[in-house]
Amino acid sequence: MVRTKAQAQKCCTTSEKLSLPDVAWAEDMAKLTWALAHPARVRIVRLLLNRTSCMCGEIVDEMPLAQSTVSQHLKILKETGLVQGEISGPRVCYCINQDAMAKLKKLIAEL
Amino acid sequence: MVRTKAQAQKCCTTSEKLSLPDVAWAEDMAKLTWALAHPARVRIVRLLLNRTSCMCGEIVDEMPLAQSTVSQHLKILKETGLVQGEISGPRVCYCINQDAMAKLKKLIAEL
DNA sequence: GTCGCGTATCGTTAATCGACGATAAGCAAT
DNA sequence: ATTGCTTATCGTCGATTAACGATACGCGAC
Repeated sequence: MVRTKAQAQKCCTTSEKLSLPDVAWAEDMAKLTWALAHPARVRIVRLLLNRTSCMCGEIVDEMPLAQSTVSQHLKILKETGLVQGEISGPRVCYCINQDAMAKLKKLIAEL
Repeated sequence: MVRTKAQAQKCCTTSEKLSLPDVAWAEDMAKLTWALAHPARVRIVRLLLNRTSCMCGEIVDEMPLAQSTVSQHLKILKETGLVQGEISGPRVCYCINQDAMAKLKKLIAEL
């Protein structure tokens, strides 16, 4: 069923252009917000922000989740760029990618 | 396998308290960000923000999705509180819940 | 009342997520 | 090279998501 698009008759008289924001922009935003769309990931990010620099697998100790699960969440956070991991000896130090954080905050703030 | 928690030996000498943020807070944040964790929902919110007040099913026309799918996304946005819908005659006018928006922005900004 | 329009819900399907245990991989120290 | 510790990956499973068409619901107009 194809709607005619003329029948609009807006309920509110504002008629600004319905300029659809870039699809790419929406996907960008969605990817970043999705990174935070799980309590465990929020807690991880919060944890990393609390420490000035990086940290290792203490995250696992602080979370009621299996090590493999935490690792998966960290992977997601890395993929979205919010978090970086540096190998230091046998351990891995994670830290927030401030640039990505800034980008996220900017995107949200400018909503 | 229980990790001993004493073996820490932090890679970075910062040792601020690992005060775990409220679980409730994390869930709050996750719920709000999750609402935006899909390109379609981001676009809908953007659309609603562009118009000063509310709007109806023109959303469907602007999206490459079936009416029922859009309706589902709107339902999600309503459930998270980001969007409100008022019935006006046979149509429904949606508008951004500015309070929820403000809360989201605040949460992100204070990250 | 009935019709038409706009929206919501239902039922289904395929895909993805989140969790876990088990196992592999990487590195330091012995 | 082997051991021990830390982290990543694999494979699996149940739950959830996202999408759709079909259908039901609500309301105004006739």
